[in-house]
Amino acid sequence: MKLRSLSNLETDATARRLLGAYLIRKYNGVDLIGRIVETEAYDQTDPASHTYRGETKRNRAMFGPAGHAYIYHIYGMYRCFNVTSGPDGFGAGVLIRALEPVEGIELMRANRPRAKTDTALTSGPGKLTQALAIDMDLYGHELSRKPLQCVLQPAVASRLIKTTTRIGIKEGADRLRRFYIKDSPFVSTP
DNA sequence: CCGCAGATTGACT
DNA sequence: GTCAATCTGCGGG
Repeated sequence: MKLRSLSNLETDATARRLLGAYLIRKYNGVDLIGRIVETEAYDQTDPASHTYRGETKRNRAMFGPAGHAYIYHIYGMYRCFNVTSGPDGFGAGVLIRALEPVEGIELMRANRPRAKTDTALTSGPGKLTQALAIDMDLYGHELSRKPLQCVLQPAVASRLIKTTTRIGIKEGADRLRRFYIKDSPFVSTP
């Protein structure tokens, strides 16, 4: 299944579909690979979304086609990474909240010197962008190519997916748009 | 284990 | 000027 096909799915379905996918970051000649274990859905119908009040310079990637990188600065020092979703013109994206480290762990540790354990390497949206060195220069990048690729895997069974409210928002806080793989030790919070 | 203060800056109102 | 889809270190239990 190709990443572009995400444009046919609703945002929640995309967020579920991205669970289990591999994120592959080529950095300094090394493949940093993580398996997506936690996601959140955001789209223009949702007051919690950056796209709720229309297109701006910051959010324009989410109004483009599916399968691109939407990256933004948060709290002055972190970045969050999203996979854009939905058809062209519809502002939607899926926040990648946590990964299971698969390959390149040594370099991830070097990228995240403050992480005390390997579970702290990628168990949060700001953590994983540090570990994989995802910066603003990748804004809008098409995720079917290097140096940052998202490779879908067979869909994770629904009974293995836990659905909850999202983290760190005020508006739309009651909506069940956070998804994670049950029993994964690498999620940000169970 | 838990709770909380502080860090730090781009983008929007 | 305000505030944010966060993380870390520190103090207490």
